[in-house]
Amino acid sequence: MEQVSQQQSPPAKRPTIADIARIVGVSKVSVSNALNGQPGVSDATRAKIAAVAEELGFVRNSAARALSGAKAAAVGLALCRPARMLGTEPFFMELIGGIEKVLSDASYSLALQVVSDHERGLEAYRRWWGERHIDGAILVDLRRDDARVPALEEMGLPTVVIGHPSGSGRLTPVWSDDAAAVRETMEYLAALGHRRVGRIAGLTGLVHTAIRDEAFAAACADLGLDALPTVHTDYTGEEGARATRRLLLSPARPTAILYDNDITAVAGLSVAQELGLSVPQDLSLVAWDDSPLAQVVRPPLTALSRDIHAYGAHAARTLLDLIAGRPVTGYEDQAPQLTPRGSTAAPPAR
Amino acid sequence: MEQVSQQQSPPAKRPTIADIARIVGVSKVSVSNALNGQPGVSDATRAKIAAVAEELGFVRNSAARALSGAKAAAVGLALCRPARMLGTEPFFMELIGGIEKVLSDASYSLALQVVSDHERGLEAYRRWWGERHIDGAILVDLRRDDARVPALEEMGLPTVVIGHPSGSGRLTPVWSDDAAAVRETMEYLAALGHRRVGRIAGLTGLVHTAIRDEAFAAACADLGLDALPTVHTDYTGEEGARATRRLLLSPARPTAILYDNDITAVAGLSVAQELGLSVPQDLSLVAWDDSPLAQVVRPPLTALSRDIHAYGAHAARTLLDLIAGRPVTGYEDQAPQLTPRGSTAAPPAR
DNA sequence: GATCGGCGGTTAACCGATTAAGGCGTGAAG
DNA sequence: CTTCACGCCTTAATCGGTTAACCGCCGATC
Repeated sequence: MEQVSQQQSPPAKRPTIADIARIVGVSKVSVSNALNGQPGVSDATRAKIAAVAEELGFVRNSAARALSGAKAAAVGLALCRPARMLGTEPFFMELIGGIEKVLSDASYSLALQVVSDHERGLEAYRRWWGERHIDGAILVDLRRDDARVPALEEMGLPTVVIGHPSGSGRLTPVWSDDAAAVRETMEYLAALGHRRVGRIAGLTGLVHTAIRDEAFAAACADLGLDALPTVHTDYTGEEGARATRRLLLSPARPTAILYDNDITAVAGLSVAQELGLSVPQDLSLVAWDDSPLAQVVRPPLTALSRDIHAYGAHAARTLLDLIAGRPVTGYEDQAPQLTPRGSTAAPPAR
Repeated sequence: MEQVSQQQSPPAKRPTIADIARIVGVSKVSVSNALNGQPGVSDATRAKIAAVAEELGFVRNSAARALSGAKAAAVGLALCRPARMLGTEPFFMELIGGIEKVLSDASYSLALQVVSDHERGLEAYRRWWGERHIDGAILVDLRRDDARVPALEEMGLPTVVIGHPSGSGRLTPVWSDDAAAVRETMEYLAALGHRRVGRIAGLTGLVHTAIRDEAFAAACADLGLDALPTVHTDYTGEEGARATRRLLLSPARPTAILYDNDITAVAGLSVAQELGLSVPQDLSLVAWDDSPLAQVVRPPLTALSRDIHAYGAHAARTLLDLIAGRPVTGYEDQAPQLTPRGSTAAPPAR
């Protein structure tokens, strides 16, 4: 605690294109053109410039470049998470990983801000865009009638929305067909013989929650299953446990439960075991989003898997297209795939 | 898939200080000074300028500001994770949350890049710093003889290292006393009556792994416990399960195991149950880093808890001090606290 | 032989903010 | 009555790169 760190000071003037120009004996503009692959520079000169730039360890000053009307080479992502939900979901780390991969290949960087609510998230986008800090944005946690959508539209900020087109307005959506995944799962459970299936869902306000809710109800109707009332949670283990307990202690106890994320599913598994129910003999469980977590518990959880990394990558790629002015349609990613594991089986004969 | 999103184009020229100056009838400099709280502007003028700026929705162009030698108002973090480890650890999301909180309160933003190895992480820092995109950096996953440390020192980039001072060179360290936590845990296990304790650790190259390894060996010696060879993993559930299986099937089976993260501990718990051992009667488990995950499994895991959010916040605060040129000492955070839960008990009488 | 069209460059102006240096009243001190 | 010090503001120059406009030269074309 005593040692004072003394970071050496010499801010060591960085070389600029003017330095390179002087050394090579040409004008700044030629250097700029050469370094940017613009025409109007002979190959010989170009090579000389490249060599000197390399030797000097030249790095473009992005501020100056941005000031001259060029791109900022960055995109923004404001993540709205109340503190306690942070870190509970592997989903976002993976999504960010996928986004980052594409961006860094294009030498773009990601400006990330974790905020407490959508209001402040919008502020972040507004500030970044106003400051010309970003060229585009990615919007997550899309809600119904999301106020951020019209706001971003009005700002003219190129934006990709991770969420269903029904809620993305004129912004570009990247989404997956959650309804199909729900249907597939329900058909699977029905085929196993289940007649009473419960659902423990995520936050009500989110678009994808609503879509899954609807698909669930529709599938129950189509397959002639008893539709238990869906229970909504905040994705935390505590609420997942509470909701599961409620469902399992109700008179019409379900023989299978579909969860909206892995954390609540794992919590539900513990609750079932506490109550003396064995999984999958007495109760089947299905988790949304596969993860190491879903695989290490006993029994391993049947899950709706999707390649989240690729999902993020698609979103980033779409955004880069949008920024570059290339014609962009929304992108529908692959629907989550049902991966049966040890947590699902036929219901107990009664 | 057919709908082509047509983000409205009018890039709508943003107001600049020149616009404000023209409207108010003063010079650009006065506007700049007024908006930055610099002296030399009368209160009346200042108020008028503020009003016009507000009305126009003026946002400072950070590129221009950065170009003029001011701060970039951003710090960089390059996260080195092989793709498959991404999202497995809640640790980083929480850490980032804490960092972000402090930064955004200071109107700083975080440039984040997820890279595959340290080499590319260093490249990111170099590019950001060269481009004047960041004012400082945070270094994580500190390794022994980490090549990034001398490189960053030489670059003169203000950097806070999250890791033990022994490996941070002249950069500023922010760390917690892992050795003390290991000691506390071992004393606790010894007091319960355990004599043979195993340890399933993280990556060998990391500084904190080495420190914990040493503390573990020292504690075993001091307390007269059998020192089983430490098994190193990559923090994934698979390796945690494999290592646990190996340990439990060895002739000198331990009665307690200390894990280096929560994922491996949960995997270990499943393995124990598979092998017919009940926890904590036959085997005690301790996880490093508390998390919702550690609490939802049955039995809930005894864990070494620390406030990761605060840890990140301290690092960010230290970095801001460093950037501002305030005298900075390293910061030693609170040591992880042992939180006993249901996964630890006295060993079986033999 | 005069004209046209590129190529390979150049100079000038500009992006939007900041810092440095200076000017002009006014009131107080000498 | 001068002189000095300030308060309030202005002009000029600068950061590092990009874009626009223009220029001389050489070979091909008519």
